[in-house]
Amino acid sequence: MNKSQGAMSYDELRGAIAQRHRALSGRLQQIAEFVLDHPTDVALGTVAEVAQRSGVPPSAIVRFAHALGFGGFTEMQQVFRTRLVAGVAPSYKARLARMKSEEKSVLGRQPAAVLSRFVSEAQSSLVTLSQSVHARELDAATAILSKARDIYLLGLGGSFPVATHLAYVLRKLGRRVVLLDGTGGSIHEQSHAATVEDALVAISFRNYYPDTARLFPELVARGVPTISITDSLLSPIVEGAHVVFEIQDMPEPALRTLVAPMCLVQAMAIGLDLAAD
Amino acid sequence: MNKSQGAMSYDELRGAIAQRHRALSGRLQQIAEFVLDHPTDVALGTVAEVAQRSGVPPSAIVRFAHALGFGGFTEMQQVFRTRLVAGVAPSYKARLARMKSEEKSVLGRQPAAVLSRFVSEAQSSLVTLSQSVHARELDAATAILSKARDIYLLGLGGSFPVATHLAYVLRKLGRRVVLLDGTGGSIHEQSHAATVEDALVAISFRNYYPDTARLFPELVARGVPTISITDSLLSPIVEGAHVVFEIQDMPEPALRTLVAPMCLVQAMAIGLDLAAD
DNA sequence: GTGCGATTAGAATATTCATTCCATTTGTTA
DNA sequence: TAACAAATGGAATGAATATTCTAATCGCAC
Repeated sequence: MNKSQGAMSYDELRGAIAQRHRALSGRLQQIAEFVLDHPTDVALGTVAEVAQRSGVPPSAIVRFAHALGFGGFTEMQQVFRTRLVAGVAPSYKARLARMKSEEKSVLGRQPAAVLSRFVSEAQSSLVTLSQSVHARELDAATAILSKARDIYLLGLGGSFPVATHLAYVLRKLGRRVVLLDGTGGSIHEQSHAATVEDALVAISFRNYYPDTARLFPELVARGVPTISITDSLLSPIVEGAHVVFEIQDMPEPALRTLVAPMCLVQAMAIGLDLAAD
Repeated sequence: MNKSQGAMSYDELRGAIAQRHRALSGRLQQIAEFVLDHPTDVALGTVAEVAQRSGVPPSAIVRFAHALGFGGFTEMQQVFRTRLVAGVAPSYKARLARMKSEEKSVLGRQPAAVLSRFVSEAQSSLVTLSQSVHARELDAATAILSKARDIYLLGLGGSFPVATHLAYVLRKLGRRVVLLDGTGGSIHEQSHAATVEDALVAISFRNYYPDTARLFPELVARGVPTISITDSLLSPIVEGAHVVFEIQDMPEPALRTLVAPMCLVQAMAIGLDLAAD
């Protein structure tokens, strides 16, 4: 055991759990993970409830509390409850003061200000996304993907993260994916097997990556059904595409967060999976 | 009595109490006032405790709950607890909205509904991000990066899009970046040149990619200054990290949108660039 | 003042709960 | 493989808790 746990803050407890995690035994580690992930459940639940949700016997929960130096579950629970109380308890005065100081620090400290700017920018880009994407286009896109044998993904440069994310999700869902990334040779070779039986998802934003602009028309000419995600109807991947998602107001390359296209491809993939049943 | 009180919000309950206050009897009015003034006590206390603090016998508390249409004190207490939960979970509202839309399962399967679900989930994850990331950590992270000669990026599996995005932005800003992707050989070889003069940004979420968990400790042991972005203090890339960004409530791999980490790395990179001037 | 219904307080009760204990299993060392 | 220590699961236990019941009190009309 260890020193008295009389007045411990929630954050201190988190630190203590993380520190001790390795030294704990299997069951206790499992509980540690659950407890850090579901602090609200611990704060409000009974031993039996927490035990059931974390998949361990009740006695293990009590042993876990003991291992952390508490007299029992109830004692440990008190710490988790302070977290809930702290969320609402600060009187209006204190909350106002906190916000004001946060505002000040945001103005003063550069990195935090940058983060809040990107967050609010991302927020508005999400709003724009849900307004500008229509059900008809999404339905058409999932129809194309559901008929495809292999799904080819073309997204280079700044759009590459979107392509890799879509590749990851589609593969998790059991789809056959070819990610055109140009490693070990030319992209042309990687895409050579694409036919009318397959499908292509192309992603490109200003300034449109040259290889993307070059390869896209070739695949379209070969009759590959195509879905484009881009920021302008004048982009090089619009002409010939069967479905076009236009995401407006993408900032310049270094400043764009990719939040909107990431969300879109995710919805496409999951929507495809759900529609398949 | 009155209608069923199945799912009542805290605000609705407050309204109901205020409305009925005049019709209640002396003792019950006294309890009503206490309860509105000390909602936290009611949420976390026992009948005996609430009774003592409000200066009434325990049975009066139960009668009060009955008078409001609840089956008993415990039932009424649930409503007061939702208030505490709402205080710490910014995603609470969004989650409720999502559940509501999920109820209509047929509609929930349509691609458009899927998109709006992901959008609202992304929104709440952004709120959580801006609340959980503190200026201190961001400052520490940019300090590490600004001193680094080369910046090594480690993010595999589902986190790879985040790593590639960070790589892209950092390179646009003129930083020297090594993206550890394992192409053409082992990741160990790619990371072999990392020294104490460099820096490492590691990104990993459940289930933690094995190669990441294996490589991370090696780089830490070699003294490379390290920034970790993960979803739990128990993840394998926390121990030894100089700065840890914990992004909670990441859904299961196929459903996570990566919106929060994408925003975070973007802010880190741009913040670094701005601070350098 | 008297009688009557509503209200109340406190004891009794039945339930739920945290905790402890012990038999069994698991992992480890010789 | 055998023996030992650590850890685990589940039942038993005793405390704490919400709820109910009943006798007493209060307020009020007549």
